[in-house]
Amino acid sequence: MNPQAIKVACSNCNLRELCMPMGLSDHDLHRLDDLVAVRRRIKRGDTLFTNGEKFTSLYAIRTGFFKTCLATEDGRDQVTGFQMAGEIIGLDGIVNDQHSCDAIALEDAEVCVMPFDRIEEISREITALQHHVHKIMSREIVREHGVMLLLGSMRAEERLAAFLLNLVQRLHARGFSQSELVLRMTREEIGSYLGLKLETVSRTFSKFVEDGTVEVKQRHVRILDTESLQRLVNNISHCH
Amino acid sequence: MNPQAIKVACSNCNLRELCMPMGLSDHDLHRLDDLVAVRRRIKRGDTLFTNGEKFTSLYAIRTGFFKTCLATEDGRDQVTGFQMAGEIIGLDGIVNDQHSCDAIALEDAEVCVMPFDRIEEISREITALQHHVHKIMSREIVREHGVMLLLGSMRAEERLAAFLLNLVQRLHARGFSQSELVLRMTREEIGSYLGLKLETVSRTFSKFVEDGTVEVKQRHVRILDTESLQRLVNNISHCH
DNA sequence: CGACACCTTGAAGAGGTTCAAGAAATGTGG
DNA sequence: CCACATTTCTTGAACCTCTTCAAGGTGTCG
Repeated sequence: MNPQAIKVACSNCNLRELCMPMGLSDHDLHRLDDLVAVRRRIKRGDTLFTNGEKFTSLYAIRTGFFKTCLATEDGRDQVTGFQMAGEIIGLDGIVNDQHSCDAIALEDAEVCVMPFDRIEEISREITALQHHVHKIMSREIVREHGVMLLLGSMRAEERLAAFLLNLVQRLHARGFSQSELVLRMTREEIGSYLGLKLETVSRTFSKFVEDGTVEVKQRHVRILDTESLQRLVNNISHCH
Repeated sequence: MNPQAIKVACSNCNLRELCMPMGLSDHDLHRLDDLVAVRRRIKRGDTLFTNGEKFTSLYAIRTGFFKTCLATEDGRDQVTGFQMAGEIIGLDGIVNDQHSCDAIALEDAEVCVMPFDRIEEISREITALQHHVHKIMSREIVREHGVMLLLGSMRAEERLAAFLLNLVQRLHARGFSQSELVLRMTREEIGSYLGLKLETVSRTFSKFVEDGTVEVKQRHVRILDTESLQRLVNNISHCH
């Protein structure tokens, strides 16, 4: 058992509204505290779980930032997502009782460990939790549909614009700026997620800077013209 | 209510092992019969559900073949999957209580309509069903990871090879040939799924034919050299 | 049998990749 | 706290894959 494990409660967690169902009675709320076995700290660069590892739990991210990636033996590598505080990670492991991707912390992080058999158990009692779990999985499916659209039909500029808007929107929902963000991942990781090479990501950033759409200083990005990015994503130029 | 609706039972359905949990008691098995409200027939070209439509049910495909696709207002279009008998469709609708893509029958089809509130209700009683639903959703998430890998890191030949192998494998699991298949979709639909233009799909088929890897007569495909396709997917040429 | 949808193939062009070199930032150990 | 190694990022030039545009062929269905 992890020595850094800490026993905690969801019922007074400030991220509750992000990862837990709303509108529960006090009784149900305290029942939810049994969901989280422990918390776990993960250092930057370390893995929360890896491909092939036995699946036991879902993880609610309390602090920090993760990437999930698929690395095949033949050298292909695909970042399948970036996850931040309040998001649930580990859903890939349910189907085969083992994880099918790696989850790597891009900065020091802390997660709530929720044993899946306990989730299923409490779900049978609290229908709001049951439905919430279903929604979380459905949301991930829909998110991935969006990524497929991006990878299947967008050009480099459109992909990066969609990526930036998505990131800043999620950060904004967590109380951060609507226009400024610090990237926690490298150009190469962005490229892997977007199906581009790191050079293309870099060049596209430079193009946005030339156009006056964003300011970029390394990983610090300030969006100057959100609408312009939105137009790219919405494919305005191609309209008839 | 659909006039073609038919009241039916899962307990003696020959597709049960594909869409239902295994190893249930007789009692539980008959409880599952309540899952399916009705069956519904969909003609080739018709939609099972469309983007924006209220979500009520999941659908188990009994016969026929579907595509799901995302069509945005700005003219982008992405096929997100092809579904065949025994597969479950409609999971995208759970998160927002409305569907976020279109499901279109590529041949005359019949589906079992399973109202989702009933699924949740029975899931609370039969833990095997509960777990099964979770697995189905997780499987879809993992499948989409694979598509992201394909779209993000494979070249045209590799994509088409992966596509053919996946199709033939799923058909084989349903008792069809390991080497022969009839495509139910157009080159354009294949292209949309694979992030390629229809001309590229056509050219890549022609290349496979030249190489003696497959025989193609319109939509009839015979795989002559499975290993060759497998090598493409496994990226053997790029190995160090 | 004719209209229509679907498929194939060629030639030219665009977008992204690859390879390479150098600059900037970051981390490490003394 | 500084020097050095390492990682990360940027930019240029040549190349390659896939796309676009175009034309003709094939198959299908009323």
